[in-house]
Amino acid sequence: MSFIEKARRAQIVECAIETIAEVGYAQASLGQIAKRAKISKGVISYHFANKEELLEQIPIEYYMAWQSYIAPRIEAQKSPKEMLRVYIESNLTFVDENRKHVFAVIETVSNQRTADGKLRFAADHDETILLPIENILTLGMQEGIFREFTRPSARVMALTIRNAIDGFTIELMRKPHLDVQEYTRELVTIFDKSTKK
Amino acid sequence: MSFIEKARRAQIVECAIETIAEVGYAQASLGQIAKRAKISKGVISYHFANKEELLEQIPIEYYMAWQSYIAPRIEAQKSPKEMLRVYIESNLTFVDENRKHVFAVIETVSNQRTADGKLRFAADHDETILLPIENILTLGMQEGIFREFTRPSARVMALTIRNAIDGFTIELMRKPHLDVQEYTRELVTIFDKSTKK
DNA sequence: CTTATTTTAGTACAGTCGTACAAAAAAACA
DNA sequence: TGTTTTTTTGTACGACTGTACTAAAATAAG
Repeated sequence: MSFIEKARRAQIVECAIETIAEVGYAQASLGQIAKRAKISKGVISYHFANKEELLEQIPIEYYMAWQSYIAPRIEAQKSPKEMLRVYIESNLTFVDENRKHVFAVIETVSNQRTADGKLRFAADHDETILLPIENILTLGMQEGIFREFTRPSARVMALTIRNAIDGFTIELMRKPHLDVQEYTRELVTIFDKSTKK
Repeated sequence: MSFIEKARRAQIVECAIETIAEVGYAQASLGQIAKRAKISKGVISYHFANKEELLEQIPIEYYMAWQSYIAPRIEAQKSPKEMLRVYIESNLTFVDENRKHVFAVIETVSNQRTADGKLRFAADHDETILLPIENILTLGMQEGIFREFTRPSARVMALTIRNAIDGFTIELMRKPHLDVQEYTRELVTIFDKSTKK
């Protein structure tokens, strides 16, 4: 892949993100995206096989950036309690610093569907996103720091934590001047208390 | 409004719900909805001013049914702790018994936009949905049963509870055989612990 | 039964969509 | 430099959208 190819693809994906963040997934047409990038629609077709391939890049790019931001911060912690705190804190910070992108990911993941109408990214969600949280919970339980979790109840806990983070994103779009620090502190408190023995 | 008018509108709204639940908001065209109802597109135009008015009915209908289901159950409780438990329990039961409708509401509320691209139902969400939870929290704090909440931290708590319920809905669509009872029990535990002193 | 009203089906239309494609422009290479 | 390859533009096309509208059908009223 040439330099120009990479740069163009990056630019187009960036404009797709901005477009989705602004007008929503349903209204984000190739025409809209091209206009924002100040290029012809044909350029998008030239660099991407189709619209689907373009929109796929948004979650893919995001997951990579997300992982390389979150993972080392968690690994730097010793106790599961601290891991959970850092997981929440670093997620909210990451969201705060990548507002448009994260919002575009949520829009894409919850809207993009395959030809038969099923949600495209529904399956990936579990293993990629939920597993790390479940691992922290299991670890904390084994060390006797967290309360007892069955496999299903750890899953509910993980889902609830994840929903809280995604919900924060949507709230942040609605209220851009939200006090992120305060929100973070409160979420840490909530899930600290709810995992305690 | 005549009898036929009411029946037709109800039928069309019902088919709109089913269509959205099945193929998603973006793909739910009037043609699709009409086909499902086995009527001509023209009938929809006759009974509804436009597509927007039709899709509005989905959240409106839902909020009314939701309120008349939830409110009396909460009012029947004495302590805030019980109120919170019943709020969670009755919400999950309501979702479980109205899967398609609730999912269609989430799709509609998080996708329907005004002409200028802004989310249509973003504003309503707060007052209608969040306030009852905030009231329970405030009550519990005043009675000394719950821990201290500032106004913003009570709001985060309310949002987190609400996100947990909405997230449960989406999980239920992904995994229709989910153990609802177990999920409910775990959510009650989580928020019981996290509101305790 | 006749007439008026409500409701339905079917079609037409203007607009937007994603994609395909030909020609022009730019860049890379010799 | 001239030649080839890569990239961009602009347009055209078929498919699909929501809405408008006409004529037919069904129902209600007199």
